[in-house]
Amino acid sequence: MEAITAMSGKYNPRTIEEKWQRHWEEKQIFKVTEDGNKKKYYLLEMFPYPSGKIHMGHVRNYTIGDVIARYKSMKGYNVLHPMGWDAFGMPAENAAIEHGIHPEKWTRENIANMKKQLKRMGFSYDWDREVSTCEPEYYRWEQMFFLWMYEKGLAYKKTSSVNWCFKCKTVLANEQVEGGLCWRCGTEVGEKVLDQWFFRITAYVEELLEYCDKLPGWPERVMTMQKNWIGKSYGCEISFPMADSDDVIKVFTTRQDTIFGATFMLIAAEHPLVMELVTGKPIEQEVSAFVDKVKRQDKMVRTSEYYEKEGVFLDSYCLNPVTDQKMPIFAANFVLADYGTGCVMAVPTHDQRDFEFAKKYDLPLIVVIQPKDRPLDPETMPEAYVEEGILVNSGQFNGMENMKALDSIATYFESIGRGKKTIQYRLRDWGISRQRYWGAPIPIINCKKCGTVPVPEADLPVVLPLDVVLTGEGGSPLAKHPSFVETTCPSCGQPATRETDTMDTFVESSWYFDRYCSAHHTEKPGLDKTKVDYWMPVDQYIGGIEHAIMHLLYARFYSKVLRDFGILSVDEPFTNLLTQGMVCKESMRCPTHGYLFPEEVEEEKCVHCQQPVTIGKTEKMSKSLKNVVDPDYLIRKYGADTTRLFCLFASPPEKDLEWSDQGVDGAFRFINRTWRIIMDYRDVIRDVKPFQGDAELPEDLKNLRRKTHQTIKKVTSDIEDRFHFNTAISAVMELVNVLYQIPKPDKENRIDLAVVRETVESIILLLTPIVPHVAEELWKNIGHQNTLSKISWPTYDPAIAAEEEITIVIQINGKLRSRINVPAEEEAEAIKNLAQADEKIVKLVEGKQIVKVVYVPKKLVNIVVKG
RNA sequence: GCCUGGGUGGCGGAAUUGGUAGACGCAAGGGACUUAAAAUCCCUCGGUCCUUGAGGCUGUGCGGGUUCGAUUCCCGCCCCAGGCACCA
Repeated sequence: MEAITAMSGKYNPRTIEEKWQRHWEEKQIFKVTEDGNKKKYYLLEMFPYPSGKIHMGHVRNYTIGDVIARYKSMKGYNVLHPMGWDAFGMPAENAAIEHGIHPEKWTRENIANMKKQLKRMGFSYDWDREVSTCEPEYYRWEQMFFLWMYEKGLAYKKTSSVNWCFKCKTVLANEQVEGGLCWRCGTEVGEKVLDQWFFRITAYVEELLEYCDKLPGWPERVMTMQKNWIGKSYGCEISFPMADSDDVIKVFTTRQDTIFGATFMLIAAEHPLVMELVTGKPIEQEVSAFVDKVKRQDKMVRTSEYYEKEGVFLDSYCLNPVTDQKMPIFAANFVLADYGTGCVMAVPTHDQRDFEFAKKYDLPLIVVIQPKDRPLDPETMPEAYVEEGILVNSGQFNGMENMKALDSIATYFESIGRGKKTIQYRLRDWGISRQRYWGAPIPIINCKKCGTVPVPEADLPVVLPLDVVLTGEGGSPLAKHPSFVETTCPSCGQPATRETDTMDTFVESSWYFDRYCSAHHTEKPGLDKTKVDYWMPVDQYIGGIEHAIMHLLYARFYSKVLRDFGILSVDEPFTNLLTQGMVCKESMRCPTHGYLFPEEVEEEKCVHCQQPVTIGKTEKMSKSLKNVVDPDYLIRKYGADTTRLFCLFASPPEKDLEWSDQGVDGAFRFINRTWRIIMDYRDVIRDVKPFQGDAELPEDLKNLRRKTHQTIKKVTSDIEDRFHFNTAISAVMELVNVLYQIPKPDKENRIDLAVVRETVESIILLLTPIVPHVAEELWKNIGHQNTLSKISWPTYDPAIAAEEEITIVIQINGKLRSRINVPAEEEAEAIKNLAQADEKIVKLVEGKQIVKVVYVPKKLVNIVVKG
């Protein structure tokens, strides 16, 4: 095989790639163990859901990770780079329902195929640490953690609602609700209240928030999103006395400055207080019908700005605690029961939703905030005034700026005993119950006598039974599996039933990175502390921006829980985070055949009917739009190195990547171009050592040498400081271009060839993390015996990289007018004088007054003139 | 709707801390090589105007502002994307 390559001299990616992949695997190059003598580096990419095939999003994510892993390894770190499978989840169940394949079989086959694809990409994983979350060896520990959380009150049960399809008699995920209708049967979706399990993430809310400012390695925007998601607000809990009893209605508000303008009270329709207030009254029927109607509405829709605000009067009144005015109480569709107290004071003049509601039901308006520039008239105002202003009609607070009065008003409520300052969070506890089959069973037994009883640790794992039939109808499949459900109570020994809910798959992805550190540990607690302490925390985590909030917040929470169990020693799991953008492509659509795959289009015509196709806008690659590119096809046509190179070159990691077929050709061409010039030099530089010392060189070789050192500098900082592989690659492209420019030195000119050798070796080493297969092959071809994987990253000499002459731009009033070349170390005064003496500048400045001369070191001179 | 980002040539992108806008690549055009084509190698390439020059003007979604100087900072607007608690 080598003979063929050598003879034809042609770049043959397939042969080279398969050869080196075999080599890496046989020599176990990427296997790692804990080594106290080396600095560890834990590089983690978000593990994939085994959907069947890897897609370009995976290829991009894992290529970015692989470059960093290989780079750090060349820098001398002991690099842990694992891979596994987020193997539980809904698509497996959907496949079972639609195609009759068992989720386990489907998942295993998908894993096998995707693993093959990942290996073919040449990623440097330590496959010995592979983890698959659907295996009992994995989820048994998760079940144990659940029991420990239950014991500490961190896992608890409460009622909450789910999307419910009355026809299929099953719970639907948000994704399975399309425009308020069930995606399978098309009937209207409603809500159903169930007893469900929750993790008390709110117990850690302050720490989760606090650490948002202690993670400098995370992108600012992710931290901002998490902070906003947690949503800490300082407000006030105010008690509104009922008009005709001693009861009070408590509301939470951050707008206590508007209290004097509160003219009515709103309660979430599904709040239990609603029916309490109307029981026995003539309007009970009417209210009950309204509540049922609201419960059937989608929460997102009914709280949206444009949705009709609706309510029903509850024939009850409370009193405004500062004005003692009677406030009618309504149940409303746009108030949510699970935020705050589920009751809100309505201030129609300064809240748009309340304003619309007041207009519809003819309720009073009192202006309490006046803008500085115009008076507000409650009779004529067309909408609520929500800006800042001066308080009016507000008793002793009149004349204060509303934002500045917030604290005084809260203090006043505390002093009169009708309220208190409170802290409110938007974050809610994490609902982990799923009425689904393909997930980790919750290890709980329900006993008629003893109630909720945890499964004893010794009985773990509660194994998910495999003999089930999935239909997509009639609720949880586990509930219909008698031998799973029927058990005995561990407490009293009487017949009892198992919990049939399974856990949210976000639970598995909240600790898989801990498991990788000791992937096959069979002793309690499933994690080998010495190993976990060596590797954790993850030094660099890489994944899609779409996980910026939920997955990352859950994983942070779970880590803190495990820390408090004494299993982990870190406060935060991920020191540095890189969130990559999505892979996008334009979609193509045929009027008859709908969306088309790229291979169904030839010369902008549909291959089925020859009609011209419509080119749609560029969107995230997805199966439904069929705007996907199959990585297998790319590997077959161009090889893994080209695929990797293109993904990195097309855009920086944090930005979306727009797919372009021509760009792939360009990447392939660059590898070929590099291959050709190095192979062309191979024989003459084979036994030459890279240039060293300070022998005087001819101009073009001196330039080549400078460019080489500049390139090492640029590529190193592009990778090290900001993971901008696109600019790193373009720097290497420039170096290759310069190498093409110089006349080929004579065979006997060993000094000039030594410079070429230094350049060639640098090119290969700089490209190693990016296109590792072709780099290995070229390295070998220029006469090296050792595999590249163990070679150090190249270093540069700042003295050689330094330019001797620099270009100074000359501007007049900020406009580019001329440029001059000066020695790099020229004095500022001398440069300013040279600039003003420049022929073109003299002409342009003539007859004008020079106001000042700005000099930006090593960049430009700006002459400011008047007249 | 709310939260968070983004918008630069025909296209992907570059400009790292307010200092030469368009690096590098793609596409396009031209040349060399070839019987020819492909491949390869070399050159040109934001728009516009004229007096064709080492030329002028203009140009980073739109409208303002700050500054000697703004793709970069500030204010307002438009458009696109991600997330919104059961897709992962």
